[in-house]
Amino acid sequence: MSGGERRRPPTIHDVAREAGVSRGTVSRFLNGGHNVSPAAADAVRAAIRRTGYVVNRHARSLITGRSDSVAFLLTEPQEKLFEDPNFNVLLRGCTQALAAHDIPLLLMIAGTPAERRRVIRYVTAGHVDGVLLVSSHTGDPVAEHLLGTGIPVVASGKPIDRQGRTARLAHVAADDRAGAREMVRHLVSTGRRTIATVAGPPDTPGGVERLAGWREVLVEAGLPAGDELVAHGDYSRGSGERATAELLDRVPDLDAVFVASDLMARGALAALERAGRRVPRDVAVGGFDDSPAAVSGLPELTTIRQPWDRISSEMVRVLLALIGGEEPSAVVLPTELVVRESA
Amino acid sequence: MSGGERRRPPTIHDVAREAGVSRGTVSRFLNGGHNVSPAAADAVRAAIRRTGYVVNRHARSLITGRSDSVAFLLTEPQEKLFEDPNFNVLLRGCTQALAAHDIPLLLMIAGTPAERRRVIRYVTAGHVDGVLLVSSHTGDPVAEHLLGTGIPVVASGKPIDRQGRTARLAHVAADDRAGAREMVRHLVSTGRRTIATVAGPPDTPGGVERLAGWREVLVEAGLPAGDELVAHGDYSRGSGERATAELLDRVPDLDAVFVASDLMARGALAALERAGRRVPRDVAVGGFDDSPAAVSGLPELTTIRQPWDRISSEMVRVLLALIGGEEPSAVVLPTELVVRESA
DNA sequence: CTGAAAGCGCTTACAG
DNA sequence: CTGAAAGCGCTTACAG
Repeated sequence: MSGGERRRPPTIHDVAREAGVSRGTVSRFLNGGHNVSPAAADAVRAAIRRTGYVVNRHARSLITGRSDSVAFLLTEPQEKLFEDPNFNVLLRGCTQALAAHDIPLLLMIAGTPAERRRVIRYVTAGHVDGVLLVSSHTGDPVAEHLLGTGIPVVASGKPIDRQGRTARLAHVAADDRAGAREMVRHLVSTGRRTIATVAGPPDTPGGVERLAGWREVLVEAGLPAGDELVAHGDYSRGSGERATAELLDRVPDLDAVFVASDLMARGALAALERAGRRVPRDVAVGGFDDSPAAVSGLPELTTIRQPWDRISSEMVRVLLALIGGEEPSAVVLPTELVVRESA
Repeated sequence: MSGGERRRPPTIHDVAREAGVSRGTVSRFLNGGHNVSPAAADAVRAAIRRTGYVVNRHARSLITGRSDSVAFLLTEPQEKLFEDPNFNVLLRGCTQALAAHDIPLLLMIAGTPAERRRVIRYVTAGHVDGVLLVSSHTGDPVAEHLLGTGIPVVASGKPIDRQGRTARLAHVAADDRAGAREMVRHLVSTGRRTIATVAGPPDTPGGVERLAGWREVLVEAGLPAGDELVAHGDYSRGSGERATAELLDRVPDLDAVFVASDLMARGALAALERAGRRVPRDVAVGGFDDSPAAVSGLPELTTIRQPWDRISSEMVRVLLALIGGEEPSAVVLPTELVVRESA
């Protein structure tokens, strides 16, 4: 039982001989079965089973010009990947959605300039058929370069328009503004009156849209929505803690905080605890994402669920459509309020 | 500035014509430059720059039989990927170590039987040159199958020998036992006398070795090391909380807990807080991993650092050596005690 | 050190 | 519906 010798794998030629047909017929069978008689198809099927034939993707790609693979490209600084659980959920979802089409996912990281160059060279050389682009910040140099090459790209999150260049980028995103509105409405409906917010970075769609949703609802409700109620974080836990401490300083009588991500909300809880405020009794905290961080400690977070499963499957669907020649499209997915303990 | 038309990319033929040499010479230049005169090399270099030539990997692979790509294969149930930050660190490290060799990493998940079949078919078809295998549990059906095919495989973590089949699996691991010993010695040296442990699953190397290290040091120190001081978790946060509550029930006067992972240690801290024990004053808590979970809350964890950067780079090094025809090897890397607040 | 040639395994018009 | 043939872009003995 050595198993160590790897003999030459069967080729289409072996299958053709075994099935008593030509190689062209085998190939046609493999590529949809058009113009193959039922009898020939049966013979080929049996021959494939007997020989254990598996297509040589390199030979196929050489002639079709397609690679039948897709890149999952991360352009955030690397630490993000580890602090933000959303990346993981997206990565798993995309891997599995692609696997269903038998398309492997190539993970690429372009955090440094050297990595960026390498990735651009690789992608523009046609080594992948398309790119799933994950970066929340605008003005991404890789994104802009890729757009110029004509290679199919789908971004996660709505790209911020910068001189009109990223406007035609296909993307899939949750409805940030509607989600923020729903959370703030929830806070208002439970009697909160001084509702501050820890917003995300102003160069990210989440940073802009969730803040806008917060403001809209407060204005509609006739509640204060001034800038003293706004502090910014960078989606990290620590930044949520700092921003919340700042808010407590400025507005000691706040009775709720809408935090633009669950991870930052974890930091907000720490700041509130340190300040002796009980959650939710003294201060209600609403998060965003419904990431693992939402339930990684106590109290469990009331939050807005982003439909990550659907986001990843839609990204894959849109990318495959682009590769198939369709026009770029934008998909906006609804969010959902999840009420737990913190608000 | 349309950029959308993707013209036929330059081939080796274009480069040869441009450089005034034959295609064979260009190819030799590309593959190490042996038997290429300095003058010819210069001409080819210039021609490559002018034409923007990038090798067509499919054509190359078709003839070399290598794919110049590697799979990162996750055989844990998928949730693990998201709860355990170590996977992420490993994934990033491997991606970047491979990128330095211009080898793309294919992410594959084999959690369900259907996914397992797909992955095995893909890998054994020769679509990757080797596999980085990440699974902490023994008796992994994919691992056993892969071993039989002769494809190069490197595992992360020491595989538990099961009927001698996985013994010859190349692997890279931290020194679990030595790390556990160091942590328990630290607890003893700071005056702790009733030191319980939350161990990992007994079918994982970490579950076995860290428990053994705990016991060895206590026996050497003449301290209690009975089974009532041992509870098991599954590396998840919740399991650490449950196991610690169980320990507090059985041994109310314990003054330290060595927890076999940081994530479980976070759960342990929650259980201790709920029981009204202060950390580290009443009970010291030592973790393992030095993962992001170690500093994701308060108190920050005293823990054992696994050298993830080196683990990933060694995994890649060993895999490339295997692909190059060398024999399987095992690498054991030292750990390091990191003292923070919890012990 | 160099070129001409064979061939890797597949797909796709083309002619029947 | 089917087969024979060309050709995708590259590497590698081979002969010089």
